[in-house]
Amino acid sequence: MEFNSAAIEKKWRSSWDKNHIYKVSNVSSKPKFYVLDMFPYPSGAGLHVGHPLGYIASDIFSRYKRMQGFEVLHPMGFDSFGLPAEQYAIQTGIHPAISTDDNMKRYRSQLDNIGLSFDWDRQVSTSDPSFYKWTQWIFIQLFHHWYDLDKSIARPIIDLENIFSKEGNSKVNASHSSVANFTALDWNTYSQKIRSDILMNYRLAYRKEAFVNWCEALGTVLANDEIKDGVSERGGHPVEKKPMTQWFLRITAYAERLLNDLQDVDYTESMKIMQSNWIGKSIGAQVFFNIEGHTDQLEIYTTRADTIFGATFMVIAPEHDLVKQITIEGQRNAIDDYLKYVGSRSERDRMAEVKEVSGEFTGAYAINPFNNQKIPIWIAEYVLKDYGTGAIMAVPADDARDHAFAKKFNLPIVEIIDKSMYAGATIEDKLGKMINSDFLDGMEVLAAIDLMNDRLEQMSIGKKQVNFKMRDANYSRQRYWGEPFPVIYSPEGIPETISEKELPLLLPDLDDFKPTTNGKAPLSKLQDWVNLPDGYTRETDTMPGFAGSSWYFLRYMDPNNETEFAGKKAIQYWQDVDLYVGGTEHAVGHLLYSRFWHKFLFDLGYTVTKEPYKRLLNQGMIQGVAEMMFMRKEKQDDKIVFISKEFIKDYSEHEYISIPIPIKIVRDYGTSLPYLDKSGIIEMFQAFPAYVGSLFQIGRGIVNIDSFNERDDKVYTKSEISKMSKSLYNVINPDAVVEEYGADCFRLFEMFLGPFEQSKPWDTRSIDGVGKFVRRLWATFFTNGELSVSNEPATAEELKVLHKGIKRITDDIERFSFNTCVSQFMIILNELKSLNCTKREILDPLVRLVAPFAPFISEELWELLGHSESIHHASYPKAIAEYLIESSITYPICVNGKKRGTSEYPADADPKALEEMTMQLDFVQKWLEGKAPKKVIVVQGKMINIVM
RNA sequence: GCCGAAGUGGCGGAAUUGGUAGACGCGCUGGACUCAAAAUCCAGUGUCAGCAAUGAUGUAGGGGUUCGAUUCCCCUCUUCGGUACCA
Repeated sequence: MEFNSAAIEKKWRSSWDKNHIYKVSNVSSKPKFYVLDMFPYPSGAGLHVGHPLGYIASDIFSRYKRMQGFEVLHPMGFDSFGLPAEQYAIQTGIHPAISTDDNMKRYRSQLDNIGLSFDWDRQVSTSDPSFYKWTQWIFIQLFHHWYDLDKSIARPIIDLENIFSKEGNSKVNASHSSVANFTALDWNTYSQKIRSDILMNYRLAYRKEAFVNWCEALGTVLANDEIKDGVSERGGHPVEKKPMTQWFLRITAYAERLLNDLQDVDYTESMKIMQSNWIGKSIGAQVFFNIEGHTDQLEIYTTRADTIFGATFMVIAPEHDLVKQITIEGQRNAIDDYLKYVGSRSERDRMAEVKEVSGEFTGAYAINPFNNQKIPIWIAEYVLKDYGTGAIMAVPADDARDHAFAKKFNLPIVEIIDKSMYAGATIEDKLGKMINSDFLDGMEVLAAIDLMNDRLEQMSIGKKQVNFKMRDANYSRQRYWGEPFPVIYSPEGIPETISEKELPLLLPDLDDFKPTTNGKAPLSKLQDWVNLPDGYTRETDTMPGFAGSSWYFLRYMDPNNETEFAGKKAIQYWQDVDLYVGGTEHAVGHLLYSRFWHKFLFDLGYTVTKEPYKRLLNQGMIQGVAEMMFMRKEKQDDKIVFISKEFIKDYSEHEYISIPIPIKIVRDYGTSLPYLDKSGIIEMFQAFPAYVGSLFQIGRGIVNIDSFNERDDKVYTKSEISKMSKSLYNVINPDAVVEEYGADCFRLFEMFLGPFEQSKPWDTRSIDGVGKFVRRLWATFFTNGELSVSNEPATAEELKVLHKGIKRITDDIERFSFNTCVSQFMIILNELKSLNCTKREILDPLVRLVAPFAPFISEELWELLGHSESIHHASYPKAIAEYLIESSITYPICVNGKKRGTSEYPADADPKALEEMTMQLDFVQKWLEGKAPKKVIVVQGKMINIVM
């Protein structure tokens, strides 16, 4: 029988589909196992060969676990709200709902093509009203809760109102925005509007005015992790800071738990470090300084209270509230000029000139509470409004940035730490002895910090404080294609959530998706929808991309539930995700948000585990080879003629090159840098007028093109390993590979490419080897075209090959080393081939061993072996220990790195002989003297006993 | 700058806990089959010397611990990823 992968795939795809073979039950006596993939955004470009890497790996693991007798939840869905569909709609007028629906269908068929064992009955998509109903519902819960720092739990906002009406807010230890103290009496006289404003400072979903990342081109606010290199991640548009009233989620309330609970989860160490850096906990103190001639105090934050005697100036952020009040008349113009300068700078400018120091003196002075010295107060860009208190005491002797500032503006530098006894200690190391510091003199830095913190509290001019780098998450987008907020505003401007019965609040239809010019969301155009009876109006912003993805993994547990986001029983059974597979690019964004939401729902009693994901694995990226061309210009007299502004980039001291742009060539996957003919090159480059008439360098050698005159401008090409992206013309569609080589081969090959967690370029040069393996596996079952599997009992040697293979492959699956699994399959097959083994006793378990990796061919072979049940419900083979033991082992003895002979030794030595290890020195000595040992005992490659 | 990961043949990569470095695959060389090609099969393949047996050398570079180091420690270099004035 000929091996025909296409026919086999077609046959089993429809059979599996018809029999719902991957349907998962919520009522099972089996132990559960939840394997989750990060669901994709269904982009117009479709899947490329990089996406399935993680899906195939998780699929192998799911199939493996299923065959081991677990009830395996392995679902897939779509993160279907988002900017690209909206951009596409603006360009084409096609409704995002329609284009995303098309894309999802395309993704689904591409995924099915690879033979992934998803339970499609559980598919979710975040833009589906039955899904976003619950995204809105969770938002309502967040709005109605506050975070009690004493009890470390989210509590209903009603509790807080009760506390306020009985004792005011001074005793409440809550995660909150800045708010003045008030008494119970005050509270009870406050109007509804004032109460609402106060409660806003405590809610976990709240509104505030803040400087946000505004992207004019996209007409929306972006989160920090949606910005790359000062421009928007999507589209690369410039981003500026702008004050706006926005919705926020108080993720900072959970900062401590998000940090601590990292201890309990199985993520890679680098992933944990990335998350803790992002959370950025620092322990320090806030200190109040009196300001000369003012009643207001200046509140600063420092981790180094010990350095106060070296504080020769203060710096506050340009946006700081005190700037206007304290600036003296003589400095007003200078300060205004500086503020104007700061305001004019985009994010990109700021990032480009980090090393440049700038600032201005306010003319005001703070008073050092310990020696009453006057300390000038400056404003400068390098102090950030949003971190700490937005103000610092500058210690130029012990802080690099303060030092640079002092140098530039000629401010005094007072040495306060003697590091002479610590060679090589840097400014950042908390090492040395205090000097010039009054009562701290002679103390070690760490002790001085402690003493100072205590002293500040005794004198009531400061207190210990913990700060986090992480900011609250901006939750508003001025876009159309997202979840509408379930929020309305009273005529007085008090926000209220709509009743849960009204959910889902459907996203209304719209014809024109363009953002408005006044910063309002597209939904504001729908006056009928916005305006409600009695002067009420609707919120017109929508939720950001991370809203739906923050909880989707819970919906898979019970996707069709209409009364709850997931039923209690379903959550009780599935609990949490046992294995989460996805890319590192979500290390801080999605993973932190979803951990936060999960913890919030845990506090409310809806989820049963502290953490959503037990184990997290990150796949490497599959990169593409991008063929780029760029132009090079010698730097002449600093006068550079730009071809086009965007294309030029400073490359080095001596030359400028244009930003490489992709060569548009349609080429088959797998071919390496093509040797193009001249006419092809000319055609390509003529697409870019700037490049006509230039010298080209193609691949390794310079190609002079006769028809081109050499000029000062030179065009080169190079191939670059980079992301697979539509804009680079290097996207490879898995469908094409499946069509040529078959799905099983594609799956095996993706795994064989290299270690799962490593990034690697797509290179099909070695795919033939895997293809050969698949054909050889098939051929093992046939002789002269006839199925021939013998029922004879297998020999010990054959069993040993099989069971050693089972052992190694099982171990490798557990540690996610799939590339070595594929190698092991090839080894087993080679060895069976050389033993000429075609016995059922060997081949039956072999097929089951291969099944998770190559589901189609193994299902077909399984049927040929006479089984009526699907192989994917068969049991996974177990290695039998007695076949794993070596009867003897050949082992060379090395002395001083020199091989001294090879011998065969019994492997059944008593492990107790390990005590004899100390004999080894003795042994080597004698060997060197020319006396050979009688016997050397080696177990598992370790020499454990020597008999002389 | 800071944090993290990595560096092994012509290439992708193995070596699970310190124990024969280069498994497995690609590529290459030779052979079988064929009129021929493809496919398939067999053999060889780190480098240097040698007809060969064999010897020397070898895991980015330098040093250390060890009977023994790709693996552990210190220094240097390179590449990739994350981050960006966080007080």
